[in-house]
Amino acid sequence: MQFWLMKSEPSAYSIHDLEKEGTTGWDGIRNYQARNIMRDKMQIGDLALFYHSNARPPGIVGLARVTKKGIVDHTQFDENSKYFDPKSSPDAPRWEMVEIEYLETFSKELSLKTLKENPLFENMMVIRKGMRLSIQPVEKDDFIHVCKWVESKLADQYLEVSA
DNA sequence: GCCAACGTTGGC
DNA sequence: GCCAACGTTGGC
Repeated sequence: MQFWLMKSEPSAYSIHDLEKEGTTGWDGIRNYQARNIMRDKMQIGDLALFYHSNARPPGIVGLARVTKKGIVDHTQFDENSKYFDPKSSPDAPRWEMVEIEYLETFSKELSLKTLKENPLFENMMVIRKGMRLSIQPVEKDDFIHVCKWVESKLADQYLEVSA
């Protein structure tokens, strides 16, 4: 099992939207590095920290799990979508995505400020200057640190399954 | 809304 | 294949 951090602007799609929907295709990713992670690295059952970017405050707010992979992101063909990509074609889709499932909204939000201040999180990619990759790998130890800090109610049982 | 830090594009 | 120009991200 692997661990990830996935960023979303809450004004576009928040953890509460995911809670309402249950599952969602992680569409709109137009960065090759992030796409490659979804395409080549993520596996069904992987756990992801849900991060609110461009928020007040920005930070980790919840937990999700990868439920499907290898899905074509159809917004790339939709001329009315802000994610439309004129260079992609249905024959050779450029953008693919995973589907994630809602697991939990943490009762405590772990803000970026705290992530930066607490040495427990000093190894995490998200606090690095200039880091804007919207899907990032997270080390298992760091994942556990985060889940403990936010007093996650569900992380333990999913970690047990993988052990 | 600003703007620094990145990533992508396209001319050459 | 370089790199300037442009576009985007995302904290502040």
